[in-house]
Amino acid sequence: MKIISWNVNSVRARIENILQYVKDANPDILFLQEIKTQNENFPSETFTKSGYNSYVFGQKSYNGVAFLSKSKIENIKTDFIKDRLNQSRVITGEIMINKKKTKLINVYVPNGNPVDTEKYKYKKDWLNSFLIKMKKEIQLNPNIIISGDFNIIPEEIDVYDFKRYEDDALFRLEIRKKFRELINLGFNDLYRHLNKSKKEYTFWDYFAGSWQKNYGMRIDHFLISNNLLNNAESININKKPRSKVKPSDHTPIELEIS
DNA sequence: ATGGCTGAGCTACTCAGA
Repeated sequence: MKIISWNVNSVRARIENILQYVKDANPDILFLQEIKTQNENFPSETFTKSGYNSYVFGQKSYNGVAFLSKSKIENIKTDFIKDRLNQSRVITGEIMINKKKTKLINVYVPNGNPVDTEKYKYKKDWLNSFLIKMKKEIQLNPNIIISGDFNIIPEEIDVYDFKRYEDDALFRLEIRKKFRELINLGFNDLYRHLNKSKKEYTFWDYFAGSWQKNYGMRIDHFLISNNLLNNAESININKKPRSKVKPSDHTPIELEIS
């Protein structure tokens, strides 16, 4: 089974790129983040024609997450955590993976910049709420896949110049510690688990020629619970969509699991 | 390198992203 996660930076502005990518990559399930639209304006009919069901948690202008799936996803919920600002950042569901009932958690974690502002506090509080919920969740079900845009650079190796990001909300030590806490509940950052020293990124800024200079960062992740780790076969960061005309600033990460 | 570029909402310009 192929499960892919992609921050598309607007589903409507990106629709042609997304349709082409879905045709080429042929995922069973696609986790989308930053759809930037309300549910009623999500192009569900367009995806139906491509063979996908849509499960959408949108809002006007900003944020928003969704699943596209060839098969039905059960038990869809959008109230996984209480979001203090009522932003649409998490959608969850359940599927079967090799007879294991598996929870899918699609996340768009707050950015948090600039640091030492209300935005930064919101990110910290958000991550704390998410951690508390995950502690309970992993005890209810040992089979969990969390994926999406975490807005966290886990380690120095995961950004082109870590010194420039030491006081940035994506790389501050106290934020990276939250990511580490999450891993320590019983998860694996699958990309780093399978690639101990590889330097690859999932995001490049639009400006200053960041893409051309490979000034990127790895902030989109697949976290696989320990009980599912042996089911995971491969993970790939697919840079092609970032090289297209009118690209998202993020590129997809592709998981094979069975 | 606190700038640069892109999208939404709206029609002039702000907010947000990372």
